[in-house]
Amino acid sequence: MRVRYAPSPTGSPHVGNIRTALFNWLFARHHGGRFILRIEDTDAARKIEGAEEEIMESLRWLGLDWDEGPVVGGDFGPYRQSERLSIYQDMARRLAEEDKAYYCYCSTERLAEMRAQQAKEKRPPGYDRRCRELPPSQRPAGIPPLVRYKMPVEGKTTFHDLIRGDVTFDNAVLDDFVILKSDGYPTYHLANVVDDYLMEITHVMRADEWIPSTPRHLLLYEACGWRPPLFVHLPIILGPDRAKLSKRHGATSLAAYRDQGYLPEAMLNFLALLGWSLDDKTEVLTKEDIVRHFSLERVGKTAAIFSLEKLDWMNGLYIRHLGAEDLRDRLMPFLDKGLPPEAPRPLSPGYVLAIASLVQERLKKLSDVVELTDFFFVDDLSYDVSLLLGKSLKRDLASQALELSIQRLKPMAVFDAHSLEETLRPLAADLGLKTGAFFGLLRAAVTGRAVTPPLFESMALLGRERVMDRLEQALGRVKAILGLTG
RNA sequence: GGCGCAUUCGUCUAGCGGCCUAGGACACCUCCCUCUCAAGGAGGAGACCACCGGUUCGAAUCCGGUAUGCGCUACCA
Repeated sequence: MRVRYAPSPTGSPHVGNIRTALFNWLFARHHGGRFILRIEDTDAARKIEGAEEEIMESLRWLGLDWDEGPVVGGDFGPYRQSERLSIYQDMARRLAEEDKAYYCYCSTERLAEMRAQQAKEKRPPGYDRRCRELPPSQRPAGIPPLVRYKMPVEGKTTFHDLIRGDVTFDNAVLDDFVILKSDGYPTYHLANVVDDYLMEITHVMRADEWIPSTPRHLLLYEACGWRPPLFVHLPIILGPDRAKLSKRHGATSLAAYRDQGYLPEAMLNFLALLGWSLDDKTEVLTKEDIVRHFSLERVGKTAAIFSLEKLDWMNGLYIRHLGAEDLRDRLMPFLDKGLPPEAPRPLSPGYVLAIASLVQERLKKLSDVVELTDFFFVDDLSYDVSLLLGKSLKRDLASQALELSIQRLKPMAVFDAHSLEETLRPLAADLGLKTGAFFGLLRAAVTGRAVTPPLFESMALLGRERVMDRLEQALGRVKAILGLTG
C-alpha cells in the first residue's frame, strides 16, 4: 500500500492539514505500506518561501517520517511538482490531441464577466465552453492558451469512498475545468492525478472538501486510460465557530502549538482522536498503540471541532508522565526564552531540575513554567503590599508574624523543606493564625505571588539567604505602611 | 442559486435492530485531601439520539422527506 501527504507550500501547515498527514502515516505504518511526501507547488503566486521546510519540520516534530519525498528521495521522484512540469505538459498535450481536452483563449476578464452574468441570472456558474469546438484555424495568435478538460455533457460519475460509500455526481453540473494553466503549470486536478498514478498511490486519503472534485479526477484517470486509486475522504476539522479551520482561527499552525509548549506525543494522541477512536473508553494511547490499532473502519464521518480544552488536559497528563530530566530538558528553552533578561544565564541545569519537579503536576503547557517559577530566578519581586496583608490579616499581626518567622528561621541548622515546615507550622498557632493565612503571608513575602508551588519546598530551593532577605524586605514594607497610617 | 457531505450531552466520541430508562472522556458543579494552585479520590448535573413519516414484534441504529450546518462551485489547493 502506498499513500501520500501532498501539501502545497503556502504557509505553516495547520492542525487540520497535519491530521490528514497523520491518518495517512498511520495507515501506512499499520499496513506496512509506504508514506510519501509530495510537495504540490503548482501555484506560483501563493507559494511561500520556506513553507516547504516548515511542512517537513512539522512532520518531524510529530514524528511522522516519510519513506519517499524531499530530502529522503525515492524511486518515483522528483517529489516536487514544480520539478515535474514537462510530465504534466506532455499529458495535457496528449489529451488535447486525443480530443479529450482543448485549448482555451478566453481572457480572465471575459471569464469574470461571464461569472458575474451567471450570478445575476441565478444560473449555475461554470465555463460556457466558448473555445470547446474552436477549430485550430481560428485560434488567436499571441495569446498563451490554457488547457481545459472536455467534460462529458451527460451521464453520471460515481465513485466509492471507503468511509462514505458510493457518491454520485451528474456530469452536467461539472464544467470544463482547467488542467493546465497558461503559465505552463498544471492545476491541482491534473498534477494530482498524474502523480498519484505515476507514484503508484493505492489510497488517496484526503480531506472531505475534495469530494466534489473527485468525479473530475475519476474522469481524468479514465481519459488517460488509467485505473484510479481507492478514495478515502476524511472528515474536516472545524474551528470553534464551526467554520473550516483556517488562518483566521488564531493559533492553528502546528508550529504555534509547539511554541506554546504542547508536547508532540500529546498532540499526536489528541489529533488521532479527532476522527478516529479505538473503542468506547480508551483515550490515552502511545503512537505505537495507535499504529497497531489504526483502522479506516473506525474513522468517523462527521467534522470535528478543534477545541483546546481537552488538548490542555491531555498535554498536562503527558507532562505529568515525563521523567524528571526529560521534563527539565523540555522546560529549559521555554525558561530561557520567557524569563526576563536579568535572570542570570545560562540557567543551571541542576536548579531547573529541582524546580521542574515542583511544577510538574501544575503545568498544562510547558510555557506555563515561566509564570509559575520566575521568582526562583529573579530577585526583584515587584508585588503589591496588599498581597502581604491579604483580606483578613491585621497589619500589626502581619508584621509580627514576619518578625517571628525571621527570628525562628535564623538559628535553623538545616534549611530543608521538612525542617522549615517543622519550625514554621507551630508558629501559626502561636500567632493565633490559621495556617492558610500565615503560610499565605509567607508565600507572598518569599515569592511575591499568591499562587506558587508548595511553600516549604520552594523556600528550601531558594535557599536561606534569599528567603531571609525577602522576609526582611517584606517586613520593611509592612512596617512602612504601619508607620504611614499610624 | 446549484451540487455534495454530514447531523448522539457545550466539546471529542462509543453505539453498526433488542445488551440503550444511550456508555466513556474533556469542560462544569459539589464534597474529600490540602499552606495557595494543581494533582488525586468520591459524587452530580448535562443528549426527548435534528425533525417528520415509514419498515419492523422491536430503531439512535434501516428507508424516504424536511430542516440545519459545513464544503465545493478560481488559470487556489
